[in-house]
Formats: sequence, structure tokens, C-alpha cells
Amino acid sequence: MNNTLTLKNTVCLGRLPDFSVEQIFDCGQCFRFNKTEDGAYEGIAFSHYLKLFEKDSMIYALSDIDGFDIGGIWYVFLDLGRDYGAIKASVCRDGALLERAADYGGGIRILRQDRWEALCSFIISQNNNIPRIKKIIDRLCKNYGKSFEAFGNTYYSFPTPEALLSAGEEKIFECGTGFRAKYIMSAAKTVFEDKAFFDCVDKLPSEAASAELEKIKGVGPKVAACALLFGFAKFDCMPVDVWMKKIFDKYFGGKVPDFGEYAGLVQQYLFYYERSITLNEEK
DNA sequence: CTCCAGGCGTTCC
DNA sequence: GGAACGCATGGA
Repeated sequence: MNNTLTLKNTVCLGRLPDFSVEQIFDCGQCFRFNKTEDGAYEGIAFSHYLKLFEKDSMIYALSDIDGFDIGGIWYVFLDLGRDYGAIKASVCRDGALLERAADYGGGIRILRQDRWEALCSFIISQNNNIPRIKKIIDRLCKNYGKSFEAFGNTYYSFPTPEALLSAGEEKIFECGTGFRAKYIMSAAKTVFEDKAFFDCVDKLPSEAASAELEKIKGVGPKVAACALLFGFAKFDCMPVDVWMKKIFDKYFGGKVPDFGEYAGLVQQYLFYYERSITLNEEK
């Protein structure tokens, strides 16, 4: 990458409270961002390139498009308009686990991802691990996404439902999706045939929205919750999987607590906290 | 070799 | 209603 170009196009976002680039992109909520050699994170969202890094407690960004001002695509994507400090103060009062988890992952923001990408990505995530999920999505994008140039490099957008439908189930299977290929096709078909599908889902309260998504073959409560949290910013949706059930069993006596309005965010703090501890123990 | 990974559909009782 | 099982794949 051209260094002069990088410096010239980098914008400083200032000191962002409750904002950690590493935590945001390393907490398992998105699959198209990776750490660079120089410790930044870069990736593709909404068919554009974005790179973020921290220096002297300041956040810097590089993109092939503007959008960091109020209402811009990165402003929305990074959820810059939300006061996470206030949310943390209002939800984490158990004095123990939740407090520690929110403190540990306090820089997490729930990214407002593309709705189709979120749904499709978490269909792929089922019975799968994060490195392999990333590889599969990368293949889908390279094969069926639209290419574009940014800073002298070629990147690929996430494929549209139409592009995947045109490719056909066999080709999607060949990207390593396995038994999920038919699920991806059914989701693509639903979204392609009903242009208002996501807008309808968005208008529904979370429980009804989940039921609507679960009509798609291969979408269960977990995939629906992830899609609604990360694609629709429905913060009360809590993606409870086998992993989280173990945590609830360990700390809450097996029952899944009701974390209320911000259950999804609280769950993400817990997920990141417990997972990081486990990963560190393995090292 | 077996086991597991941010699950879900099917089949059985 | 819920427990058991298969599913594609690759890394540990």
C-alpha cells in the first residue's frame, strides 16, 4: 500500500469513548475484517473498504468513501451515535460476572452490518468455527461478489442474493458451505422474491421478527438472533448457543437470565470475556 | 484416529 | 414436547 496515500486519506475520529478497534472486530460478530501487520483492522462492508487503528488513544480511519459524519455509512456501521457508557451503567449491576465482562469488553460496539450479509453469514456459522466461516465467506465474495478497486488493490463485495441464486446450489456448495448450501439458497430465494422482506422484519418486535426469519429453511433461533442483533440493531435479541448455555449453567445455575432491552450487547460482553479466558488458558 | 466448531432439520418416542 | 442423530469440512 502507498504510504503517502494512506496518510493523506486517513481521518482522525478523535477519542471515542467505549470504543476498542480490536474488541469490535475480534469479538466474533463479523467475518470480513482482519488484523493487519501493523496492528490495524481492515475489511469490507457495504461494498467499501474500511481500515481502523488506534494511536495515542485516538481512533483513525481510512476508507475509499466518506461517511463518518452523522448518518454516514461508517457512522451507522460503527454505531457511533449510541452512548455505550450509559448502557453499561444501566445494565451491569450484578457486581460480579457482568461487571467484569462489561469492563473487559467495554470497547465492543454492535456493528450495524448489512442485513443480508448478517443473515447469510450466520447461516454459514452454524456448527462451524470462526476461521473456517471466514474462509467460506471469502470464497463466496471472491467468486460471486462484485469486485472494486481501492488504494490500488482489488476487493470484493458480499454477493447479492441474486448472484448466489444465479450461481446455483452446486456452486455454492463448492465454496465449502457443505450442508448449509441449501439453507443459503432458501434464504436468498426468500429475500430475492420479496423485496420488502427485510423491511417487514425490521418493523416487527424482536420475537415476531425472529419467527419471520425462522420461516427460512436453515434459520433457527440462534441464527435469527444473530441476524437481528448484528443486521437490524435489535439489541434485545440474545444469541444463546451451546457456548452461552455453558456460561449460564456455570454462573446462573443453568437458567438463561433475562437481560432486558440490551440483552444482545450484554450477551456479547459475556461471550467475548469467557471466550478470551478460555483461549488464553489454551495458550 | 476422534473430537469439535457462535445449529438446525428430521426422526423417533 | 424433547432427546438422539446426521450433516460437510478442516483443524486440533
